[in-house]
Amino acid sequence: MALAEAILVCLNEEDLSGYELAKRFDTSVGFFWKASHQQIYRELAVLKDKGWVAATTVEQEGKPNKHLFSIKREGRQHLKAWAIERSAPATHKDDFLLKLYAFDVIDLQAFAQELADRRLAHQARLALYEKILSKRYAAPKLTKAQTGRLLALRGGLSYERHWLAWCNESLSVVHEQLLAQRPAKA
Amino acid sequence: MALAEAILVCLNEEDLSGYELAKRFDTSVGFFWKASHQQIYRELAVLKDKGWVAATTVEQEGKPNKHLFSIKREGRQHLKAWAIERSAPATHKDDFLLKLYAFDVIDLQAFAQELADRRLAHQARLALYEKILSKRYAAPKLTKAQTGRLLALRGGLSYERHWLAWCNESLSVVHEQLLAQRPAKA
DNA sequence: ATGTCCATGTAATCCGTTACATGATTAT
DNA sequence: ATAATCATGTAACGGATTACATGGACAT
Repeated sequence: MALAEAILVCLNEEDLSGYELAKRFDTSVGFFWKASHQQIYRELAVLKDKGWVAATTVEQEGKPNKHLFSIKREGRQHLKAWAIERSAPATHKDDFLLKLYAFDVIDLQAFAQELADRRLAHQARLALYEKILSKRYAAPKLTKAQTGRLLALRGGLSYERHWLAWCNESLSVVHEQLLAQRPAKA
Repeated sequence: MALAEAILVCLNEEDLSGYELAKRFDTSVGFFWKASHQQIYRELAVLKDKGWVAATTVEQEGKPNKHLFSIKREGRQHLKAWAIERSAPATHKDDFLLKLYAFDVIDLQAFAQELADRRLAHQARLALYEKILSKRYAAPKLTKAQTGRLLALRGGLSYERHWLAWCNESLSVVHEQLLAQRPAKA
């Protein structure tokens, strides 16, 4: 389990509230780790119990108060120790690709539609990553922390390009299949 | 949840025991869906209760008996209905990539080692997929079911190539960092 | 002797998802 | 008016992981 560590790496950058953390898990860190706000609030309580993070309440006007969390020395030590250990192999779970294994059973029209939507989603993600690349990593000299995040971003860019290309190829294959199924029906 | 469907697509191909299914989840289907034998045995019991699969006991000599499972008409109907619905977005979880977000805190030597191991793993996977491609999909005319699995395989090939390239690039960046950290220490 | 493969399961625990709950502010 | 954003949580449930348990066959 690495939810704890995913939270700690965020707090290592800057102090954040549970709500703000939840937003990070929709974008940056969320590329490798998904988590809902409920999970995050629960985990923050655990981390506080362990003494890895500290909490302070920030009073705000016109908005609810925030509980700001910051990483403690113990938390940083834990991160270091965790990073030395071998990571568990990545888990992939994708229902959509599973459908390819039942290709002779499924409705190809619906599949093609979903594939087209995925293509758009990968395109959008790719555009977002390219924007981040040009806005945040254009400087000639990067800090160590930035170097790490740039490597992650490059992984993301390459990942999106690969799936985008795959979607394009696969769409043409599926369309061929659809034509072959109903020859000259118009 | 798509463990049920992951099992059903396997049984749609051929009858299998829980043990044999578990092995599929280490290779073919396992590319999109990971599951342990414990999960599989439990889920098979549920599927049998629902009437989507049937079980028969096969007596064997010198080996324990098998419980062979086969998909029923109701199971195939369920697969069809499931495939029309939109899939949940894929979940990615990778502790290793998370480490990139704590690049200024972690031990780069250990990270480089792990990265090198990942490179080898991607290389091995790629070689495996290339072998499957040439052995099983060399025929000029493929069945519909084969076409689906070929698309999945192409996804896998492209995926491994992309991560392999990323590992190579990243290794050189990490090695540069290591040299910069200890300038002329030999 | 030691380990891996075949083959199946139970039990406990932990993690993740869904649903419920509140309430003010700001934008359309 | 309606919806989205900010901000926090609880409760119930369901899914996934880890540990435990068994036992013969076969290879090194």
